[in-house]
Amino acid sequence: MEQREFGGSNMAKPSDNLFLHADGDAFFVACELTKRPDLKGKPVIVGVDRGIAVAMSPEAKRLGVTRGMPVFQIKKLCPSVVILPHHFDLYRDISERMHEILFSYAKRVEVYSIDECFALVTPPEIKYFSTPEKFMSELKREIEGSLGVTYSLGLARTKTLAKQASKLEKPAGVVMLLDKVDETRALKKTPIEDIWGIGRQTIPKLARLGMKTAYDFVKFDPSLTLPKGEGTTPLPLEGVRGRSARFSRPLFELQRELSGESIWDVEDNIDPRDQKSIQCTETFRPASTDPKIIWKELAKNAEGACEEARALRLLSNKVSYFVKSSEFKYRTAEVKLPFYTSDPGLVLSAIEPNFPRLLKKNERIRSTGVILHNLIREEKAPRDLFGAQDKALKRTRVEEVADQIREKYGHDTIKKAASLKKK
DNA sequence: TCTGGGGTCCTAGGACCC
DNA sequence: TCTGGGGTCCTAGGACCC
Repeated sequence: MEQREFGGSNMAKPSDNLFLHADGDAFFVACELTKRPDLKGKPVIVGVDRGIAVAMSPEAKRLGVTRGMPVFQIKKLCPSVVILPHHFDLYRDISERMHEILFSYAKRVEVYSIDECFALVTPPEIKYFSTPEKFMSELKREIEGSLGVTYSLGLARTKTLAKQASKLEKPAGVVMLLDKVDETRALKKTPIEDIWGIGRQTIPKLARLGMKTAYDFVKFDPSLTLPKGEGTTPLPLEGVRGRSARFSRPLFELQRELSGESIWDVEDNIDPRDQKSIQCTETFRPASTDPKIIWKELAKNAEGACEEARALRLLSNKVSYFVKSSEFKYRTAEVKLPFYTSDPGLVLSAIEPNFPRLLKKNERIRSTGVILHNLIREEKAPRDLFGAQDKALKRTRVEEVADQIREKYGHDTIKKAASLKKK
């Protein structure tokens, strides 16, 4: 039935590396169900009351629940749905056991998120199981047998194709794209909005150019929008009235990845100390117009972000912060420090002078956040002539001691004054 | 009474320098 | 009257991801 239009030369050769993608099915819910088998087959979501659904069982999905849907709305939509609070430690634990399993099948594994991994699968690794089919079925069997949750697996010639493959037969599917025919069939089955890296803003633009599926996207001639070898030069596009459009670099690379040309590698060796920013944000209820309450929340954010930074022994010299109104409008500001620190007191005193500018009279604020940027490792902090850096470092030491006390005697023993009493 | 929290990368445009 | 081009660094904001 299937016409092999491209012939054998387009097959993945046994000498080629392949990319594996593993995607946990309704991961948070699946983890919860390992503790609550009685809820299997029922519509279940994970999410806090008055919050949003962060994960849902297939049964809940079938009833129309989507990711990010507010819980109050879900209750209205299907009163029978079971709402479970989250247990991140449990998810992390199962996730780590998954990594261990993967590491026993492949040397290079990228932990992409708590419920997703990539791996580079080399010919010898495949050969050990004789064929890709055996490799995958053995892996699947081991995951499900020892974790009690299911993953959807994809195997293909590029990272992006593997990612798309794992999506095709969710849940618990195994999809291998080993030649052009498989790839083409998969691309034709994938609507443009399901492509990894194409989001809200880009979908309508591509649709206007006549693209409906990933196949259309791959076949779209980039020379219509790009001079050779250039990913960024804008050129006018037909159909986009009076404006120039373009393929950005990621879009350009995405197209090549989907066409079977491997560009993106498995990124293993990531070190949490290479993190570029740390943020801490929280929604509070009820929303408030009171600057004191809002400041108190911001202070908590600063403490949270700084605590995380200290845990990683990282310092920052650029801090941004924001308030978010009940209309979901953000107001942000940023301050550059003359030294590197992870001390919430120093961070807060830098924020304080400009903080009132973020507030508008009678505007209700529902959440605040603090983000530390320009992170460097503590041991690399530059020393400056006037000792500002040394002073900042000393304060950090004090905070570290406080962290140890918190760890020993509980989190609430020590808190910054600002977040306790209203300023 | 309505909608979380934590990240990354890219690009445009301005400042500054030669 | 008209007057260059290139490089680098930084920032703001957009877009995307889980």
